[in-house]
Amino acid sequence: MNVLEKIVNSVNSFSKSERKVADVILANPQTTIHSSIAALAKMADVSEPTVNRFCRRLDTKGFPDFKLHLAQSLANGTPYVNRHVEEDDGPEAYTAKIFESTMAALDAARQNVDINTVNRAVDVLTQAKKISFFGLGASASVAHDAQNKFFRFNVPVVCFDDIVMQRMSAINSSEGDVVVCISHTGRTKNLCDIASIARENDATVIGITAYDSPLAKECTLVLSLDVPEDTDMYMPMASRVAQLVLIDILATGFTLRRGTKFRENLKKVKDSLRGSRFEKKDF
Amino acid sequence: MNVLEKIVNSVNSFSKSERKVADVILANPQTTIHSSIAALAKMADVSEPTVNRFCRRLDTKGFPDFKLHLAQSLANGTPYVNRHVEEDDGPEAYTAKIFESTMAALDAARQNVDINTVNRAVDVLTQAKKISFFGLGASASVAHDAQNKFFRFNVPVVCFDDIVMQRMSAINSSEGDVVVCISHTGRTKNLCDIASIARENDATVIGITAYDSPLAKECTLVLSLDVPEDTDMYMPMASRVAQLVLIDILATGFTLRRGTKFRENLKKVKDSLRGSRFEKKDF
DNA sequence: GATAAGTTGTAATTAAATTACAACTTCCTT
DNA sequence: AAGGAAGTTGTAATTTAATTACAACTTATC
Repeated sequence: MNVLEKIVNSVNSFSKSERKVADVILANPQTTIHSSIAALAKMADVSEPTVNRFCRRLDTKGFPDFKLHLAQSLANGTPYVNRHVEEDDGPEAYTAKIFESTMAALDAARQNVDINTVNRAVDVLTQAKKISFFGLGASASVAHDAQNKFFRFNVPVVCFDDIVMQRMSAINSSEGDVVVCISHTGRTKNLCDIASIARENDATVIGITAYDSPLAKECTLVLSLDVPEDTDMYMPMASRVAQLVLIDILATGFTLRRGTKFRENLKKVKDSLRGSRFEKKDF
Repeated sequence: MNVLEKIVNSVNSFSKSERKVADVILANPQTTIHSSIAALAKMADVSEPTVNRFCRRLDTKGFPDFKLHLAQSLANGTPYVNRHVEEDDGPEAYTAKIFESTMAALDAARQNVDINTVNRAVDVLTQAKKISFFGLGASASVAHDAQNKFFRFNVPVVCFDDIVMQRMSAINSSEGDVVVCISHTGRTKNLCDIASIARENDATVIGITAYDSPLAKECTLVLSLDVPEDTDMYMPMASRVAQLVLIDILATGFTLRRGTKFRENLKKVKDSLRGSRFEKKDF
């Protein structure tokens, strides 16, 4: 609970002097956080230890700690809460909610992603003879994005969003090939089969999917994001955004691992795109 | 401006030791506000006065005042600062940075998106005879994603990531058709042409692109996100994530506008996907 | 290679907060 | 109503934290 609310709630349990302190703080909270204990004591017309005791009563370590808590209460920002879109939400409401829940999902993913596995995945990718990205439905666009990113690295990379092509590609894979299977739920039968086939053909299979899912069981390496499941139908697929960020992370790890010379090359690719663009005018 | 952002922004103007302080604070902001100047100095491996000078440089009265400001920043809900990936970053570092800068980009987008235009775009989309999504390169995956979303609504929707098909489709468009052109910079020549052709054929053109760009000038309606430009090459394309979220928002607005009966239909589509999945076991 | 500008740390100083304890109030018991 | 216990408050001492002044050192410049 917020310190300010706490003061209001426990106003009865305060002694006379403590109450004076509470009143002064509630009246000028902004001043309080910039005052010393002496100044506040004077304002409330009590002694310094009384102020100190007041702070302790509110479960803070002392006056400075109390000021910290107070400062946080005053900056009453509502962080990113996963609020669901309601039927009668207007444009402001649903726009805000979707941004916020996506950010909340990213925050959750950030806390849950296993750095060790990320590192091992980067290892595997840097040593790959060929990289394939497979996804179906919503995950197909993530796979496309991954292809686009890795293509710039001048590595053999393919991407299929079609079971038949995926299957053919999986059958033709061999040792040193890396197959990345993307699926939020990890329950898409076809993709599980493909992971299995790729493994049988000695490819390394990285799964960007839910931990403990059927797909996860078929993979060599599982990158799980643990984004809360998309419960209602308005809720957009925040999981997919988390997957994209994960791809960014893998790509970044890849570039870093490849060293300086490699990055110079990458710059050339970026520059080459310029020809297809209108020049930016600098005034 | 928020103290955390301020630290990141003025990182260049810091001296070597001050930078050490900045790094420690950014790495453990929550710990910092509960530490004494001595503890923080030790963590950063600098002297206490250095920490004090660091605080003053950020226009605070001293260390305790700095902690107060920091506490407020943390409470404000934006601990997500846009830090760039450095060459010698380890997996923890770049993973955290990429998540954070993506979240920072979303936060910026959320604040800049024009709700009015969103609302009008939803209007236009709900009344569309046919919806086309066009994107090239990195934006192609966003277009794919959009197609996937709108396809579920049982509306005529197409998506092309190839200039020839895009051009043909644009030429064949007519009044009542909506063309959504996606491009971060808005400077891709081919896409500008296509927007122009579509407009000449009486289609409504929605641009998800930079405000004031050549592409924006060809559009009926411009949805600008104003995500900070991807300055260095490690920096992943956070803009693309913002575009995806915007698509989610349009799709959500679309569903809400269509009413209850329509959403029942949507549920059927979701259910139909179940057949292709492994059942989830509930213990 | 000398000098000036800027940076950093040590030690001294000052300020702030906390503790210990004594005085006082309040309320209950006899 | 007097005495005493529990609780409250303030003074002064102590401890802790933060700041300042200055000296040593580093870095850039001519």
